Amino acid sequence: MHSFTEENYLKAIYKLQEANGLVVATSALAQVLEVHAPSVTDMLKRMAGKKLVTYQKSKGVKLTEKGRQVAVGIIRNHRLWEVFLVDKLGYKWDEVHDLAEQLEHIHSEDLTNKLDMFLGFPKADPHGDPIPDANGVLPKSKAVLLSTFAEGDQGTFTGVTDHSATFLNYLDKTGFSLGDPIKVKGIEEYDQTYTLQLKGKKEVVVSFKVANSLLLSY
Amino acid sequence: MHSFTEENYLKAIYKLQEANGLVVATSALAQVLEVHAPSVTDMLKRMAGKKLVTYQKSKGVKLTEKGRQVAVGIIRNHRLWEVFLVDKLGYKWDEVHDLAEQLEHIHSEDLTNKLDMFLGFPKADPHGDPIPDANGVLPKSKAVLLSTFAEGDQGTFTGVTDHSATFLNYLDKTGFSLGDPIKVKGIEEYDQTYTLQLKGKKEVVVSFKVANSLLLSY
DNA sequence: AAAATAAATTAGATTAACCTAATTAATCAA
DNA sequence: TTGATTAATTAGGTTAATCTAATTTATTTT
Ligand SMILES: [Mn+2]
Ligand SMILES: [Mn+2]
Ligand SMILES: [Mn+2]
Ligand SMILES: [Mn+2]
Repeated sequence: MHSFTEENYLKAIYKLQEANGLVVATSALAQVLEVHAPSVTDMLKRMAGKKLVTYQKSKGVKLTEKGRQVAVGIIRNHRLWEVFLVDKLGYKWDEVHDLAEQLEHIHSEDLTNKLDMFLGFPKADPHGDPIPDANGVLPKSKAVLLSTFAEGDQGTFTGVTDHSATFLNYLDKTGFSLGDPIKVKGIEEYDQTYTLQLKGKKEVVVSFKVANSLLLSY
Repeated sequence: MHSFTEENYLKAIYKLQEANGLVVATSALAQVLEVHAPSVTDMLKRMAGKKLVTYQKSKGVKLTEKGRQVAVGIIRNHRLWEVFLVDKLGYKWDEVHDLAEQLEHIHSEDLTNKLDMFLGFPKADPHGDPIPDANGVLPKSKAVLLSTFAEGDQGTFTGVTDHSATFLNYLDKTGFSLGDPIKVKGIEEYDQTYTLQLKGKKEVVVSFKVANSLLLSY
């Protein structure tokens, strides 16, 4: 079908398209894929030939509908495998990403759907990211950054924007757990430090950087 | 670490070494890997450079100890994933091989061992093939072909030598099931047709070809 | 042992995915 | 609006893994 490399390009384009604008720059792809720019140009030409992307010289790329389908399929695989690793094999949420990067490329729609069923049709992965359904529909999250909250506001911790193992470990250690309630007790004017009340009345103080990486839902 | 291609060569060499003699011929590899002979020669040279095999021009290949370790590791992965697919996801034994061919290349010893635990440390895969342990030790089966049995002999059905989906389907349809007892009621002199008593007294007649693909243990 | 056949290797190409160095195109600042 | 800076492409290579055609080596058969 498609090579792992192509699939990784598609996933990267998809994520950059979501995060930033509609077209994705060669340099942005080179950075996230950890290759040099000419390799990207080269690959984009091949992928345009396969109608996975529309590529305009020096203008950037966009996914075609076909390309988007493949990208979302891989994200679905990735997130379902992460659930499997955490729920069934006992991995921690900071350990599963690299394994899922491999597992996401196993080609079988049927396997994906059977895995989905086995896991009880989860709505989100261990990091709170939504899992696309079998038709490639990805529910749009309405979670918002904790850094947009004011004193007294509260919500439920439902996701992160920083997926690094170090950040996830910090959260574990500090007492954050997905699904728990969080209330803003105070925000320091000087440096935007947040004082939070976690589940069980536990109070913690976190930096703006942390508040800016936590997603809360009402 | 190693490419999928290298891993498939190692697995193929291992299996041919087990089945036939000590050294494996270029042509045999070309056949099972479905590539042409010069590709094999080429690859063997590269693999010899990596000390995965010992290769003597025009003489054949053998695995090094390092190569054997890798090969057995992949077979371990393959068989554990097959158990997962059948026991956990509800696949039938004739459906899992191709998926396992992909999954076996996921590289993580830790994942393999966690999967092993999750599955309850199975001794054999859905086709009765033994699963190597974490140290690469593969228990030598003492099962024997049904075709070596005489009238009146009996045993337990514990494996197959033909892993094709068509054969496995035939077994399902005819009433064979791994672990069941089988007794030889008669053998026709003329064409070596076997009359067997299966579990629940059910009698079936099978060809020599079938009797020669079933493994029984006492 | 020579001839015939089969198996394996060498020679020379191809393709995907990458690279560096050089060049061109686009964007920003004076 | 020119000039500088940054981004992107072209040109020319490399490596792994494959191929076909030609040649060499090994095994049989006479
Ligand atoms: Mn992930
Ligand atoms: Mn995730
Ligand atoms: Mn198999
Ligand atoms: Mn099997």
